[in-house]
Amino acid sequence: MQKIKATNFNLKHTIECGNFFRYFEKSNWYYVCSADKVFKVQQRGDYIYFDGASKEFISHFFRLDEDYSKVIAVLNKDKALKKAITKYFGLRIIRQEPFECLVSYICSQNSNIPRITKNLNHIAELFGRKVVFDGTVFYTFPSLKDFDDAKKMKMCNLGYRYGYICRLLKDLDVGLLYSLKLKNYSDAKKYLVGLHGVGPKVADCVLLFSLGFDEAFPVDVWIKRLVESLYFGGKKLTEKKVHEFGSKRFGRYAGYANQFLFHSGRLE
DNA sequence: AGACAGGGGAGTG
DNA sequence: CACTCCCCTGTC
Repeated sequence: MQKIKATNFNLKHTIECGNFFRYFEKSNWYYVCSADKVFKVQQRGDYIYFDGASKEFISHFFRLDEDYSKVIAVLNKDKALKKAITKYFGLRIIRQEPFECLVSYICSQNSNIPRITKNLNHIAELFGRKVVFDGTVFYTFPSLKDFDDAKKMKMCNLGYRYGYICRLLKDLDVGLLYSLKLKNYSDAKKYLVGLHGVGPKVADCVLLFSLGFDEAFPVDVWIKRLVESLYFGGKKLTEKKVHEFGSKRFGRYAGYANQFLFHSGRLE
């Protein structure tokens, strides 16, 4: 087992904030599956203890390498956010693997967290690699080339998202997906929205959670309701207006603002 | 039992 | 833009 210093960090908020799906808790540990990795992690004070992954990976995954206080200093200027931040201080946006993240958020539409998790675990069991870790069986998330017979996915109860995922497996260029990191926000988003089954919300999620675009502001029904009630006195807005508002008001940290709002709203 | 909504998006008009 | 429908699951 190894440990790493993690100040201004809250593991529980970070893992459970609803944007990451493949984990579970067992005897004070979080067991985490992300792409081809399986590891466990727990927090004690200002340290994270972990096993199954390298120190570099853990630091990168949980974004321990970034200046969190700077983000908070900016967002604290907003009254509603300040309240959410006191409650969920230490929440960070995990750096997910882009392909798994894309599949996850295509599956997420018109669904809910328990079902999404079930879908993803099912896909992993069918196409991923079996790993025994700490005496427990896990399945890694498959990469694109591992989907030998996509029809097997019918078993995963994806509903109408099944068709989207099958199309994705045919159309997607993973190299191109990874290279979106190097493009600017609007070009990267344009590419993602061009994929069948990917709209503005899913695109923003992928950009924010896996491609390093902190300015992305995913607008789902929750964020829409929250923005309408907190900033517009309950007036109804279109998704587009909500997105414009978030981008303008929170700028390069819109993604973090989004997560604090979402997390505080979801648990109220 | 049966209706209904649940972290969207495609396809129309 | 606004509207309907898409599949499936859990909930009331």
